[in-house]
Amino acid sequence: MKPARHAIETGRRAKNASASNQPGCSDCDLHAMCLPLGFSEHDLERFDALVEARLPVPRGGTLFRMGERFESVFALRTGFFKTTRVASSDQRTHVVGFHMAGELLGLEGIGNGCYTCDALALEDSLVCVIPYLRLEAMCREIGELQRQFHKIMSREIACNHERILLLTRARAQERLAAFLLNLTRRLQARGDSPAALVLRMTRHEIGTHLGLTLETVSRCFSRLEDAGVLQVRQRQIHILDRDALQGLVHP
Amino acid sequence: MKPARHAIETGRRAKNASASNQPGCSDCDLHAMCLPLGFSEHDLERFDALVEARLPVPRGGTLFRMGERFESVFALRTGFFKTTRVASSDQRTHVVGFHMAGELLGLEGIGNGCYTCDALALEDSLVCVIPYLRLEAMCREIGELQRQFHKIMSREIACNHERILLLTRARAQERLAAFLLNLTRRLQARGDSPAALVLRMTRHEIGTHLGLTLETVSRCFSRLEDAGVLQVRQRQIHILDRDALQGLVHP
DNA sequence: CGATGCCTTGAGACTGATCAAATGTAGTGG
DNA sequence: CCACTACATTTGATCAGTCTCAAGGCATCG
Repeated sequence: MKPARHAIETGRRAKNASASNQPGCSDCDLHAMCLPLGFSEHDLERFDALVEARLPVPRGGTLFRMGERFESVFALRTGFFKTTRVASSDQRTHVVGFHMAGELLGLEGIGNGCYTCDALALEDSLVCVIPYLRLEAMCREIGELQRQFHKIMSREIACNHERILLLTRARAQERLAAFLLNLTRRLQARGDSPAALVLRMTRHEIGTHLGLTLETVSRCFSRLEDAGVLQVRQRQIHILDRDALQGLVHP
Repeated sequence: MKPARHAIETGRRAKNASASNQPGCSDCDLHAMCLPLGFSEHDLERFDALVEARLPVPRGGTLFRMGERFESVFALRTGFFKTTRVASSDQRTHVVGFHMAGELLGLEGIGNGCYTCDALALEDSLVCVIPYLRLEAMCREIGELQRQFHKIMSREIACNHERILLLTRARAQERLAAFLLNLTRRLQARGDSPAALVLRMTRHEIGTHLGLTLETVSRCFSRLEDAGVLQVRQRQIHILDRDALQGLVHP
């Protein structure tokens, strides 16, 4: 088991990143969804001290890799990530999840002491490094933090159940519709338009995420465009008829 | 949101079940996988007091239902459960997971304050009811408990990732092979034979769990029997060639 | 012994995978 | 700025795996 190297190999310097010119949690507008939700000013300051570094990860850079020793969880401050795993059977890389600002990465590493997937930046990102041992200790001191941490882990489980349900029951078009709705819903919670989005990932990445081939994904996009539900121009997607899209998921 | 009623509606009496004649955690041989893993004698006693009831749930009984208010997590002491959800699209019930002794149920309820699936006993079971608020408080006092709780949540996430991977990449036969290997591995950890098992669930339940129809499940069983990998007699399964089964998952 | 639910097996339909080719886009270096 | 390359996307034709529908066999339980 190799030690975690964060994004160092990508040419970034983790330590420098924690320099004092970095803005802390108080300046971050992600309170509403991140770990320090509903904190008092005082607790926020304590939590702020817990964050080891604000680590920039360039597009294509790696945050952690499967098998590395687990030491920290990561809060995504800005940017966009994918987590991937190589399937033991076909040796192909599958996308486990896509992650955006305010979300926590690396939680699945706590159980076995090592990360079980790779985390790759799909655009230039800024990540808050939260050493797990310190987080654990602070959870014992700040009840709000403990509660919020448990909620986040629990929601992760519930979301995975949703995805499993989608994969076991839904046809290609329904999967893609649900994927787009999920994505826009999360983006909307961050202030983006619910009707327009720019995909950060390729058709192939969407495909492995949904259990489809890239050709099928492309065809579904085309079909939804023909039906007047979407406007598709490469990765620029406009949702013209959100109700229709929703209807594909709940017929 | 209705209040949780545990298995009361099935004709059981939750409160009686907590009578003093019930054996505590000290007598339970599931330490090795349950919450109080590696506890000192003293901590074990404290944790024991936290368990509100040892609740019997008869076969077919309900432990909790989707939408009920979340109040407790449940440790399965003996027996076998399935958790299910009704897919919003096709209105059909899908099996989210199967659960056996030593496993925790209800974790996905923490995030939103209500359970997000139904939990049904597939055989007569005994369940330890652990009120979440008290668990939270005790996690702040017993570091070992906190760590173990986080590990269990984290493993749940990692296991779900495994399943998602299986559903996105694998063909029917591979899914069934992986399912059987997973089941026997978990049973083996509890002292059962790795070569023989009695399925607690129907072909249809396996099917919805794996994203297949019951006919496909049945055909896969037959094919694996013809290939000399399994011996199948209704729900009695003998694994004749474990390597071959493993080979289907890692070709 | 009949009834019920569970399981097996077969035939045909359909979805999505695979293979193949053309087009589009971005990045590179002359 | 353009030619060139690598990669991403679209679209078509064919094929395989799984679903659906249907029928019959097999256990269990009253």
